[in-house]
Amino acid sequence: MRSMSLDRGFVEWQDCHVSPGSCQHVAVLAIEAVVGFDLSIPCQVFGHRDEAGRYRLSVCSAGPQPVATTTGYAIAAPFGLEALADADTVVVPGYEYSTPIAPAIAKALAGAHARGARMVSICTGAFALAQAGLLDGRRATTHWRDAAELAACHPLVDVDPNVLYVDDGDVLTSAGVAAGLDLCLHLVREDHGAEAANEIARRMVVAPQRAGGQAQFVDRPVDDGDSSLEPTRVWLLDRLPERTTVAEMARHAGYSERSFHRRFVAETGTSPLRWLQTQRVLEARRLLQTTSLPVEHVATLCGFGSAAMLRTQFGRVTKSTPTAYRQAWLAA
DNA sequence: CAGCTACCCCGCCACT
DNA sequence: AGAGTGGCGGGGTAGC
Repeated sequence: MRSMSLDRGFVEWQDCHVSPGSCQHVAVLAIEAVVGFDLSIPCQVFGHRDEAGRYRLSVCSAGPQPVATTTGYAIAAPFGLEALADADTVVVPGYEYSTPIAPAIAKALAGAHARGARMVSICTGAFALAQAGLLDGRRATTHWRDAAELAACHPLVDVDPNVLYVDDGDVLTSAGVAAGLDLCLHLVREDHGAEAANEIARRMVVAPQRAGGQAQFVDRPVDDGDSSLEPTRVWLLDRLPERTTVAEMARHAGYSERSFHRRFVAETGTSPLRWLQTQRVLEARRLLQTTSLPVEHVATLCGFGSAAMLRTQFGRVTKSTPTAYRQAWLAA
């Protein structure tokens, strides 16, 4: 820890709340001209005092001097690059990437990954991971506005501009600003289960789960009052076990099937049935984690006609099987 | 795994 | 004219 006068209050706060033993070390790396909003996301998710038993957060930067943000203020990171050396997870928030990152930063990132750390980027933070060579041959995403540039600068990266985030195992990238929050909640869900992620989402007053595969573009803001299909989605979640047809959804929403479908895609980036199936899988994951119900029973409770259906859909969303998922979860 | 049916998805286009 | 709407058709997929 640096002995900077600025960080004294912060140090005391952290020292009080670090719990020994099982908690995971998350290092957030602020690169010069960091996006303040992006930086605050992992801090708010992992660094909140409620998470002290699960995560230990270190905000770090390459040099001792304050790091400028893109929004008119600077931040003083209490740690240096050495924090990456024992981090379990490294998060790189977005930054102004027109200046290449220092070789020392690239080396620290590559080193952390080689050591087995989980590498995460938010927004244009992907450019730092790419420059460190961590995205070569992998699928990744970034802010839609910068996706073409990422692909052009790093031809070996398979850039997908159409998703909120990409989970490629030990390397995870997310799209612009708010998608970083979805990814952070995804990490908590992986580490500590759906209940823990939902709890944090509640604390932050955001939607608990937006699956990574959904589109970055949302034609129509979801919060535009009375024309939103949100009530219909809530209605669907309330009756997840039922088999609801798109015609019934359209009736509930007060639209023709065709218009309902169009509006649904515009709001969520995915079609009604695909969205519903994804929600069913998410509920199945929650039940697999929090109960010991047989897979057959879980399938019924989530609205799948059979365990075989559950397996198919489960594989589509999570690239895993229900039993393997539960076992991996219990073993963790 | 094959075959069946019902339903979904979405381009097209006419209508408001 | 332009934007939103909704019926239609048929290839695709889910679900049994």
